[in-house]
Parts: sequence; C-alpha cells; structure tokens
Amino acid sequence: MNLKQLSHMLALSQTTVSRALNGYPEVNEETRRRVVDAAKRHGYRPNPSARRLATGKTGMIGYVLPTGASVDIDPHFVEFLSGLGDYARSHELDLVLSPADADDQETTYRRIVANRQVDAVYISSPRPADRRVALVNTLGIPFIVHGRSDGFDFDYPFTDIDNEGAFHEAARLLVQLGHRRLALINGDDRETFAIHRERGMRRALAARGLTLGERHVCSVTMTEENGYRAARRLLEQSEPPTAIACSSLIMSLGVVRAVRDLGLTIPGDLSLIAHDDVFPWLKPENFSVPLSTTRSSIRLAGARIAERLAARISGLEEGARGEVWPVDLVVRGSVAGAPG
Amino acid sequence: MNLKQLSHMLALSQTTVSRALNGYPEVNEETRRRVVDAAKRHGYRPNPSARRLATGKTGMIGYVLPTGASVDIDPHFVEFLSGLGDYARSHELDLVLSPADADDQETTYRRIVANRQVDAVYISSPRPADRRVALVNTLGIPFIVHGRSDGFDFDYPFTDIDNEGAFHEAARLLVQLGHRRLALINGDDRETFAIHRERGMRRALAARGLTLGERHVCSVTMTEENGYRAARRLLEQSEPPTAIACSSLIMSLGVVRAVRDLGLTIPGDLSLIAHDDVFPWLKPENFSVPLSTTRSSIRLAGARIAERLAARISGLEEGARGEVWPVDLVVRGSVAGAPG
DNA sequence: CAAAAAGACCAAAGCGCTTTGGAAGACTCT
DNA sequence: AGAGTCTTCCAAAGCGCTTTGGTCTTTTTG
Repeated sequence: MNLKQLSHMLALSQTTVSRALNGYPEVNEETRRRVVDAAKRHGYRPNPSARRLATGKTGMIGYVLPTGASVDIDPHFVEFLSGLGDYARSHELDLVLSPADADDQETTYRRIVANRQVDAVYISSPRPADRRVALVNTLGIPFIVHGRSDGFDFDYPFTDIDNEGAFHEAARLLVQLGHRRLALINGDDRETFAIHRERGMRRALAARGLTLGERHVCSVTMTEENGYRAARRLLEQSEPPTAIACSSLIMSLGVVRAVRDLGLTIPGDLSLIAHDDVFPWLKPENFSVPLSTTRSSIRLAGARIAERLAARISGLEEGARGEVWPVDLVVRGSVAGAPG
Repeated sequence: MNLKQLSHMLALSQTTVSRALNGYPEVNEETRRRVVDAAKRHGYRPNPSARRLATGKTGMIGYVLPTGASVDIDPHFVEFLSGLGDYARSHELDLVLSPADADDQETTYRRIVANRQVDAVYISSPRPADRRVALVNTLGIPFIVHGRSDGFDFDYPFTDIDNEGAFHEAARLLVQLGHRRLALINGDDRETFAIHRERGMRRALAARGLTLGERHVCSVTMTEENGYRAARRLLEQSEPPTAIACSSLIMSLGVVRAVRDLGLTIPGDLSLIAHDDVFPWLKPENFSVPLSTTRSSIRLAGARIAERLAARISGLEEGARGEVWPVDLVVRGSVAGAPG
C-alpha cells in the first residue's frame, strides 16, 4: 500500500493525502480525519526510502564506531546504549553504527554527512581539541558531544558530568581524613574526562598544600589487569600512597586484588574511592569492602543525549549549550582515616 | 556532484555512466575507464537514498535492540559488536540498531522489513522456538541467528558455540577429579545457551551415574551480585557442592567473593570452572586463583556473523546451514581434586 | 457589491538513482 | 548484398514520497 493507491482509494490527490498525514494546515479537518482513518485501517506506512530521498530526513542518529584488531569497545558503551535506546524507542529513532578504522574516522564522518545517512550524530570519549568535534562542527550536521573537548575557539553542544568536581570532592574527603599521600589510577589521559579528574584531584590537594607526585598517578586503559598492575606499582614504592582514587570500577577490581596480594587491607592500609558509571552487573556496594564511589549513571546520560539529539533534529534545540551534571559522592566502607 | 552532472560532463547518458560504475558488461572498457576515472577525480558518490529507493538495497544490517527501564543490555553485546564492526568496516556495511520494547519486538521486526530498512538482520540470545526466528523466517529477510533456537520444524542459518560440549567437558573433568556433588550457576534458563550447558553437564554426570540435584542448579541473570547469592545459597546447604560450573566470568567474581566470605578456599574447598567469552577487561588468568574456563571468543563470533550476513546479502550464501564452534577447555588453578 | 483574502484541493515537478526496451553502427555469415 | 549478431550506447520510465505553484470556491472586508 503506497501513497498513490491510498489517495486513489480516497479519491484525493497524493498532495492532499500527504499533507493530511503530515499535519499541514491547508486541509479540511474532516478530510484529514478520513485520510488518517483510512491510512490506519489499511496499515499505510510511508516508505522511508522515498521520504528520505524527497526530504533528506532519515529518522536516524549516527555514531562512528572506532574499530580495529587492537581496538576494544568500552564496556561503558553498552550502558550508554541502553539509555539512548530507551529514549530513541519512544521516538521512533534508530541508531546507525558506522564502523570506522580507529585511525581514520574522518572519512567515515564525511561519508555519513555527505550521504545524508543520518540526521544527527553524537561523539563520545572526546579529547582536548578533538578533531571529530571540529569536523562535525564545520560539516554542519547536528551533534552532541558526550563529554567535553576543551581548547576550541568555538562553542558546541555537549552533555558531560562534573569529573573535576567529583574527583575534587573525593580527594578533599581523603585529605580531611588525614591522608597526605594520595594516588590516582586514571583512564587514558589523552581523554578529557581523565584530565579533568586529575585536575580536580590536584586542586583539592593544592588547597592543603599537597601535591600529586609524578609517581603517584597512572594512566592506563581501564581493565582489571591494568588496575592491578597500577596498584602494585603504587603500593610497592618506598613511600606508598595511603589512599587511591580510581577512575573505574573494573580497575578497582584489580586494585582490590593487588591489595590482597600484598597482604594489605582496605581501608586499614589503603583507602579507595572509584568512579562508578552504574553498571547493573557490578555494584560497588558488593565489593568485599563496600566501595566508596563518585557516582553518575552513564545510562541516564545516554537517554539525555538521545533527547537532545531529537530536539536538535526537530529544531527545538539550538545554539551551543553545554550542560554539566553534578556527580554524587557515595561514602562506603572503603575509606577511613589515614593509617599511623 | 550527482549522476546527471557527471554524465553531462562526460557527454554520456546516465545509463552508461551508472552501468560503467556498477560493473555491467555492456559498456566499452575504455569508456568505463574514462567514467571511473572522472568519478574518482570529481569525488562522485552515488546518493544512497536514491539508490535505495531504486534498488531496495540499503547496505545496512539490522539488529532489534530490546530496551526498557528494567532491561539491561548484556555487556557481552559490546564485544560481539567489536567483531561485527571489524568485519563490517572493511565491507562498507553499517549496523542499524532499532530499539524496541522488550515485550514487543515483533512490531519492530515487521517495520524494518516492511520498510526495507536493512538488507539482513541477526538475532541473538535466542530461546527455544524463539518467536523472532519464526518471524524473520516467514518475513523472508536474510538473517543469521547467533546461538540456536531448538524446536522448529524448519531449518535456519545460525552460528553457535558448542555449549553442551563445553559444559560436558568441564563436568567430566571435575568428575574425573573425584567430585561427586557438582553445581551449576547458570544464566537465564529460558535461553538456549543455558539449557544446552545444563544438558551437557547432566550428560557428563549421568555417564558416571551421578545427577545434578534440584538444589544444585541456579538460573539467574549474569551479574556479580547474583553470582554471589547463588554461590552462598549453594555453599550454605547441608550438602554443599565441591565444584561449581558457572556460566559467566562476571558471576564468577561473585562466586569467588562468596567463597572468601565463607572462609573457604579455591580450589581447596571448591573447584570452579566458568565460561569465558573473552573480554579484554576481565581475564580469568587474573583471578586471585587463576580461573579454569571454557573459552570462546564472542568477538570472533561477531565477525563471523557479519561475514555470513554479507554473504547472504550478496547471494553467496544460501540455505539453512548452521555451524557450531568447538569450545576450548582451559585448565588453570581453580580446579583440583575433590576435598576429603 | 466588487475586490481581496482565506480555505481546500490538485497536477506536476522534483529528489538521484537503476533498469527496461530500444537503436545505431560495426561485423559476420551465407 | 541482404540478413542476422554483437557491441555500445541512449531515452525514458520507474522507485514513492514531498513540495511548488497553481485553481476554484467560499468567506470576509471596505
């Protein structure tokens, strides 16, 4: 059943039927009812390919997925996706993932824009002055950045969490508890979130005349194994930290294992605070010693970004508004006063 | 730059240019060279929307993503996606995720097929006699099932791992080591993979005249917390198992925690074997006691399924061939002879 | 009461590609 | 030399929708 048949059936022109269905004003209300009714009864669904060709709108949002033999997709992605999907579903939006060589995403961005394959895109895990952000900005496709990319001379729309504030608070708490040697096990420090976290921590320390020593900060991809290694390296130093802030729950698993291997205890010998993106399958309260966290649901962020993308597509949202969400500091058993 | 302009520029008809570009035989080789060359030089890219409308081909593969406030996307999904993306990238295939209400995916399947939104779909986490499989089978869109759906009177194409064989081998090893009371912490037993694993285990036990007691099998969603709870329930029984097979690494984290909480040790009091889908961020060899596993890379499966989908789209693959991959049994420190 | 405005509808021209059904010219065959 | 065959190319008809630029009534306005 296509438009031609439907309009023939109603003895109306395609124009009128199309307009009736798309809510244009220049059609009699009663006619509209007839049309809408008939369309529903016959299960008429406009062919999206045709509509696409005519309007350029696709009803899809895009994401360029970096891939490659040595490229691992972040497990956070799936939670983000849950949120995104949750919103997208209720608005009949689909998500198209365009796999790209991790080292050449530009080609793919250009392709999906030139081909009008999606109405909007989002960008995640941005770095300072991220080329992708600059690119989509000039390409002129609606977009939202999940996270921030500092260092541009233009503004752009983003949704981010207050990573700096979160780790500032975490460090402040630890310092208040008497800790003087803090360490940071961070994610990839080429990414903004990691930079912000480190900055927040340094700021809190500086406020008390303390610093984060060179040997007290690690930057690694966030796996259990790397958490373990980093923790061992930190704890086996001559002047080991008495408190660690850790950028992910998964790395914290490794930290806890290292602590145990070294015959130490949490929080007796070491206080630990980690960032929690809120996974359904791994909860900080279930660590053998309940883990204190800075908490922010990445899933909610996914839903919010879908919402903003939809708003931008329909023209409801404009401008370069950035939003920064506060992060909860949740104190559990893994922090205590400094030993000694 | 569109076809019209390009053909005008070459003083050829759109027909000829289109055919030259798409490799049809009825065009002079020299003309073809001229066309291909000009197309490249002017960066001509056929408009996919237009091509879609004309051919019905989209260059996209589809996945219906179950969503909902209480629906969590499996973290395995992201690894699968890595593999899929890896292959798809090299073949200019995109993946479209269509979020659907978890309780009504049928509508979405019908929509994407009726609208010709994708050239093929894949289905994951199938259950016996899965309605989605029956549906796409009748809808006539090319598809591959990741996993198996038993109980149909028709054949269909799938790629699965030998879950039954894997857990059969695991159980056999444990029994050989003298264990008599085995337990299984399984995933959702409405899904085929879980059923097959349980079956494999029972078969191995039956071969030695043993059984898997009612109270020795748990079926839960695969989170750390559920692994913990299940393990406690098992181990606090009057006749606790001396060995556990566990369907996921994440649940195993919980099992290990439970064992520790109860003051028991692995493998002294309990042998543990888990299934490992091969995550980059959590490795069985890094468990405090290295974990024995049945191992199969879900990422490879993703790549394989993308490959098969592409083959089906281009007509290279036909029929209802199912393939079952063997699973490695990797023995590490977490298994030992039965205590006592 | 004529002129202007508003309301309701339509025919046809795109959107940019693929594909059908020739046609013109060169070549082969009897 | 005339009939058949290739080879190479083209004009035009879709694909199914949106949108432009009307027309024909009916209502409002000065």
